[in-house]
Amino acid sequence: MTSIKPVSALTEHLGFWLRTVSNHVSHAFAAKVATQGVTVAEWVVMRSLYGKKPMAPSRLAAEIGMTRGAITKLADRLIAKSLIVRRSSAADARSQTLALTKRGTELVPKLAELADRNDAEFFEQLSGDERKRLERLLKRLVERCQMTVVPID
Amino acid sequence: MTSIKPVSALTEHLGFWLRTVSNHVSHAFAAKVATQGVTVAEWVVMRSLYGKKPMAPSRLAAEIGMTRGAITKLADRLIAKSLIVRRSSAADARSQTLALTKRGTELVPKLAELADRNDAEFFEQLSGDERKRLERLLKRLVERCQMTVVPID
DNA sequence: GCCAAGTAGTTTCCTAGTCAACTACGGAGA
DNA sequence: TCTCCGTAGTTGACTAGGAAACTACTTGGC
Repeated sequence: MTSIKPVSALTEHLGFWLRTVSNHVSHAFAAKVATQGVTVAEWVVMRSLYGKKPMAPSRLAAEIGMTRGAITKLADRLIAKSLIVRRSSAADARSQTLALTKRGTELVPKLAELADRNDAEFFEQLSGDERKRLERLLKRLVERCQMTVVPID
Repeated sequence: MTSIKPVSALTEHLGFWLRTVSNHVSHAFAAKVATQGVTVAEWVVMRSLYGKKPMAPSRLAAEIGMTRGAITKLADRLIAKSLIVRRSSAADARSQTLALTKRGTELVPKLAELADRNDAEFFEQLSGDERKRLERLLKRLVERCQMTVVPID
């Protein structure tokens, strides 16, 4: 018989609680943006393009921490929905730029509103003071652990 | 020309920072358990079976917040690695149980050790006091928002 | 005892990523 | 100028999960 050593429970790790909360918040947000026909990753891309000059897919990939392959497919989907356009560069035939369409540009504020509401929905369970503290702790971890890149999944 | 209204940045939401930290911690953990040939989801299943009586897949699904379909496939993978066994119930031909094999049982403490180390690696960036505070804030959110289920993805 | 409804698990189709191979282009050196 | 290397983007194979249809079995009502 194999002996059962006492090992730490899943719930003894801070990472567990972090993941629990993060997933709930993200799922709720995913459901909200889904009503506008977009995914969270698509929102991140759109927000990243908003109010900026047309941007190379590879730059976008680096900024939001996805592979170039993923950006190709994500861009295809957004183009299919007429939310962005892809243009190839005149100067360098290898490279392209992505930019929001009028429709895409108009959608961003609506999605931002949903993001605001989602955040409020969860974090208004905390006092203003607690929210500040949570933010400070999270940002401290980001800084000290050098978590540089925007999270998608 | 479509006007560019000022909208909130991605980084203005607490959910964003939560997701950033959570994803980094989870990815680092995924890399660690990958050295032992398992995924995070597989670890969660194995830990859930550890030190318990054989358990029905559907029960497991409920506990860890996955669909039954996902558990079927996950169990198939763990069986292929000889880490769990599937047995059909004598009493009810519809139902089965999953249980760790000897090898699976022996692997759990190793994985738990990796989980401990992963948590330490990140959260030792905070003081003991800060860790306590973070934990309290997260658990408060879990409670108030009724986040009942173990997170996987 | 039989049928209807419900339950357990599986399967299929779909989505959305990764990774790595591939194509096409540009640029620098012999 | 040609060649070789690096870079931009695409593609295909693969992974992991969800949703819902499907199969097989049980059970409760008549």
